[in-house]
Amino acid sequence: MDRGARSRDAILDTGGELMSRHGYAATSISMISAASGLPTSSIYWHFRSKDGIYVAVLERARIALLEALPPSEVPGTDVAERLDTFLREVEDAFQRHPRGVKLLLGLGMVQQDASAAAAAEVYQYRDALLAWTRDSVSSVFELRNRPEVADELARFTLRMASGTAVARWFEPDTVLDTGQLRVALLALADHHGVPVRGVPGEDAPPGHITTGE
Amino acid sequence: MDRGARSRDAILDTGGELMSRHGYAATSISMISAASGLPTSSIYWHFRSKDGIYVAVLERARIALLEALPPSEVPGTDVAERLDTFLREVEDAFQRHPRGVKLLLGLGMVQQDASAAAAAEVYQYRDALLAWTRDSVSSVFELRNRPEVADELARFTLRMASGTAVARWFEPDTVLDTGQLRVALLALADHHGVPVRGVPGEDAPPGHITTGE
DNA sequence: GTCTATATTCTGATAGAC
DNA sequence: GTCTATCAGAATATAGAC
Repeated sequence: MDRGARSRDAILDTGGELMSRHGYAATSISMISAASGLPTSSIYWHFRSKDGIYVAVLERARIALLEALPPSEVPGTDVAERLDTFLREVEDAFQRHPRGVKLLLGLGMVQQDASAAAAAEVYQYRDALLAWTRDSVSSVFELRNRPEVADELARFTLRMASGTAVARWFEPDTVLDTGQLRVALLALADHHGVPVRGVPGEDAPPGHITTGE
Repeated sequence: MDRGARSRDAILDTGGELMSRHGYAATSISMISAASGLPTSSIYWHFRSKDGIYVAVLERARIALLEALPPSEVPGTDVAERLDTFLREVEDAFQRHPRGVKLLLGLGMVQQDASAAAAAEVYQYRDALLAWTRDSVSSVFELRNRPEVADELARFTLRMASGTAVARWFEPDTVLDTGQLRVALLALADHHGVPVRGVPGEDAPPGHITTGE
């Protein structure tokens, strides 16, 4: 790898770290310059603007996460097995990509100020996450014929994940509670009449449990 | 109300609005000055620093929210009735105080940069919300003897709420789905062996439903 | 308490030699 | 591609008259 590419990577590493810690607005070019050892002019040569750095950082984070995500066709013979696999995948992705999530949430919050390119990146990131989650949930609960239920369960899952990311700002040891998520997803599936046989305690016959509403 | 107090309020109004929209770092004193019509020196006279504005804004938002929250002793004769009341209260608070929530999340995210005073305010805000939610949930499900379950259900509720706040950054029309929350809370309570009789469909006798784990 | 004017530092961004 | 040097403007914050 030539020096140019190495510098480019160093800028993205440092910039991503700083932006995820302090937010976009509070991260200055001079901070990135000081932390990476490269002069500001080099930074501007690689990326045309501060916004350009953010877009590149976010794009790299998105690609890294999506490449790390397993296929959304979840393996397993019954709902219980597939659900456990899915929950492990979600937990794993959540633990391994905290900076990406924080970058996404950080700019998501103030996207009205962001450039068109940055906003587009943010949406592409989020849409990809939603699509993966939806496909996975659909596979877990066999919802090919009920896309609206898959969508609801996916949004619920992402909401729990981002809510947990928020909780982590206040209590850094917080982890995604997959036990809670498991109970909640099963109850929601059941609530929509989705059969969840094979799950311990949920193998009730036709007159199944509904939780009101 | 004298002119000084009116100016002070105007600064808090404008500053709160701008900070919740753009975040703390991206909100400048000159923006607040321009939007409120008051010179920067007046702003500095009322609050000693930019940080002082943020602390005052957040303190006011916290007090307003806490005053608006109903008593955490939820009225109702059975779980179903109390739960519905509680969910309505949460939804209402969530709808009516979006700026407070955004301020809280906004600084929560970068609190390591924040002053001690600002960080203290952020934690006090969050702790008060958590305490109210915990007390309410405890009242709804009669969990006086099982505080750890009340804590878990409260954190779950707040995670759903903040996850929904995040979702709203991307899709502004998003509302807190109390239907989902109802199903999930009942399932979690049931999962912990908490009796949830009185709820349609959940009036199963002792050998009640467990969703595995 | 509010105003005008200003000090000082830092910002994003560029010029141009190498 | 990287460096030194620098620009124009905006940032936080203050001085001091009224």
